[in-house]
Amino acid sequence: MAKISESTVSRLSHYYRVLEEVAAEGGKVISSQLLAEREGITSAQVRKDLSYFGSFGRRGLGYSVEHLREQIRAILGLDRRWRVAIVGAGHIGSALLAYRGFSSQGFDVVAVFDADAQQVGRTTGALQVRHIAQLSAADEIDIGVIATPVRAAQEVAEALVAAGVRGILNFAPRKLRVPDDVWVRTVDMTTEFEGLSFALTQPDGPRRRRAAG
Amino acid sequence: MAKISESTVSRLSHYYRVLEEVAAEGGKVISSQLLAEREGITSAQVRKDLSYFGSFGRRGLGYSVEHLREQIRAILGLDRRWRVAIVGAGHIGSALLAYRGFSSQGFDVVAVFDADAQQVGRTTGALQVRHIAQLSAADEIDIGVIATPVRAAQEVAEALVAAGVRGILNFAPRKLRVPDDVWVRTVDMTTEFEGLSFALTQPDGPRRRRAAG
DNA sequence: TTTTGTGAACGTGTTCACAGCG
DNA sequence: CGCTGTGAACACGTTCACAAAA
Repeated sequence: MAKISESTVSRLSHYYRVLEEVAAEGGKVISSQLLAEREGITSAQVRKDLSYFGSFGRRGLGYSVEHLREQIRAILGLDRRWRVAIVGAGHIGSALLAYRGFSSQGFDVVAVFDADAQQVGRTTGALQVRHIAQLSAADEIDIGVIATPVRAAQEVAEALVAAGVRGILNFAPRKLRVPDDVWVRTVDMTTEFEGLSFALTQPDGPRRRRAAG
Repeated sequence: MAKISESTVSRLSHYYRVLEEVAAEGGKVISSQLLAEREGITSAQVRKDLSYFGSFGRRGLGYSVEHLREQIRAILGLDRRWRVAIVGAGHIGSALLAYRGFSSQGFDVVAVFDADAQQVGRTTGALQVRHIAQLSAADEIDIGVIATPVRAAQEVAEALVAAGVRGILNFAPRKLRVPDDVWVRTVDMTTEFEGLSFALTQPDGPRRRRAAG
């Protein structure tokens, strides 16, 4: 298959969510135009994104909501369950653990680790915090979440990789060095705040349609 | 000034962090090459990013760590303080509130709001949770953080805009409709997880350097 | 000689515009 | 006729490669 861009994958995820909503509202078919409007993009973008994976629509009619949803579900790999481990039992880790939305989408948090001995043994939700040194391939983790202080992030990434984890969601504001066969996505809130700071600092104000009269 | 891409701004934020680290390590000068290596990008990218804003280096020598740091600080608008309000006193809101890293970078959380009457009045950190209806222009909020359930997100965005907020950091997995002079950055963890799911689902595995022998 | 700053070349993602089908 | 699917055109971000400067 041709290389798929990260932005296409992100948009598929958005389409999937829109389709869930439309399905819940009872919609049976949807056009690329309508799907695009919900996301604030162009209909050509929607059709192009989908075209990388097949022809899911009917000309003159649009897409079956249910069928397209199933297709995207399969494309995104959501037709299976993923074993997730959270490393770092602090605030972000706890927030993720408490959020039940993930499990409904196929992401099961099956373990929580921490490097701090004081955290180990504590019970959070249905899980007991284990020491990071106990993480092993036997845990069969698919995706590791790094929710530790930044100074521990690289070390934790290496422990995850050693345990066979091939996907990492990183909340630490630091570039992680991992082997080429491991995927990392970073959620960097500091950078997001600074991006807003930059935008708000620009003299003219952001995206202002026309100069003030 | 020419339009600056979002990726350039993100990288500036990363450079800034690297410069802080290098400064803490006692480094006085740094080349674009070294800066690039820390971020896993090319030195040309570093120089190009900086060139949009001026000439901060010395040919043959590199950049003064201290000087470049100050410049980027000014570019990103971090030479002032930003008043931040968090809406949603749940897990993510609390996590952000507890994270002290933001205030050190100029982001002061000055108010916490919630729509749930049961939350109102509770004390979190040094702040008392107020009802979202109490949010007004008098709060002088620069940046609003939406950490509510997805169904409340659009309504909260409108309340923030009505109160004069021009920057929003959105943790709800939903496209927000806001006026053109309001900036929104969305942190969408569901999409990040699904991006990993997609990558791990690809038959050949991600970014594998060479086929297995 | 080293390293910056930058126009030009390149590559990738988005949009256009229309042929293809229902 | 309506809407999809897609090659071609376009826009934009990245990389190259080198002149300029210390």
